[in-house]
Amino acid sequence: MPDALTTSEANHAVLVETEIQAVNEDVNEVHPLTISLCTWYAKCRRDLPWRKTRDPYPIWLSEVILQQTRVDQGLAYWERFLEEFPRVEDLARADSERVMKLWQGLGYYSRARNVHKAAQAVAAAGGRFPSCASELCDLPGVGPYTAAAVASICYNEPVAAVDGNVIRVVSRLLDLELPVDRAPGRGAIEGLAQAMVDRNDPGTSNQAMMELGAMVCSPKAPKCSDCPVASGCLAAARGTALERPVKHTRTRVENVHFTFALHLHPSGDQVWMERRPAGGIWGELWSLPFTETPDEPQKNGLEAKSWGPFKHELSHRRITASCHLSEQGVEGASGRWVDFEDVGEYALHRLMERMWEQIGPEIAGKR
DNA sequence: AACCCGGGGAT
DNA sequence: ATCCCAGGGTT
Repeated sequence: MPDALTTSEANHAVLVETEIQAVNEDVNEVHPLTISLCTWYAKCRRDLPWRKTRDPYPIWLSEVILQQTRVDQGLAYWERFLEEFPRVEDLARADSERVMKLWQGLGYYSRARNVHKAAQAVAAAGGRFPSCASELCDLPGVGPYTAAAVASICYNEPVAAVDGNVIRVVSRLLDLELPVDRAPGRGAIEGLAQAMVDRNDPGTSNQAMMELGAMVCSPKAPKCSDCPVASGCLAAARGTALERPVKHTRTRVENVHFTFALHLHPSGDQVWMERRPAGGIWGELWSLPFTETPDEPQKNGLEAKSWGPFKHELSHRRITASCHLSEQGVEGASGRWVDFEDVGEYALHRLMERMWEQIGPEIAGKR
């Protein structure tokens, strides 16, 4: 560290000082960085449909859909859900299979099950959502982030909504060297995030932080020259933005092989499908039955037909799949015979969709 | 605290 | 090829 602070570092010290005073003395004081941030947000924010309402139902639905999911991918799902279920009561009494089908392709399918359960809880309470963040947290699938987002946007509750974007923004503002996925680092992030909440309009300042992370303070190519809070950013001053946030956990990818079995009904126009158990991979989605094998299974040469390999990448697994026509009997209460032309009506995982795209026409054409 | 859960786009 | 996303639940 140089003896003299750079201008940006001096600025930063002043801003942190201001933040402490704001908390201790005047709850109506707005953090200077927040003022710059919200001015930028008012001008540059994306025109997203869930920003046109403060009704907790569509807001909550958007927040859950957008967990670990990009706007471009989630937007169409949000629209389809609201078109089919305009009110939370409509979602509550929907058929579970239909909810899963609407969620198909979005991933993290426990979100769909929890969305359904939470809607039923809200409907049972007269259609009113819990009215503060701590009570929102009691809903299935609603954690600290989603509760804070809904409470700040819908109820003006001054609580920071700290998601991946905010973690990145704040870790750069502070040039935080502590890992953000450990308690001390996380605490430092929460501290500044909470201090930057505009108590007069917490929903706006929260969304401005997230918008900044999404549009300017991006992971790989941050646009510091366009950033409204660059003057208060230590990482920008030191040129360490690309090194933030520091993370302790490393995602390790495991190679696995899934062997799928294609059982054909003697009638010649049905296939055996199974519903995946909740909790595991692709929980409650429909699939051809499969087993996980450590390596590529050796072909025995006796099989009538096989397909693949299909490659499927998940965040933590690299799946190589093959599908084999099976002559063995089927077992298990979780399955049923499905007409070839009805397979597409079921909620399928992505790999199943892609396999069926190849297998379906081939076996249907052989009849 | 560690681990699990999908999918896809940006780089 | 790598990273990581508008996280939450379970153990």
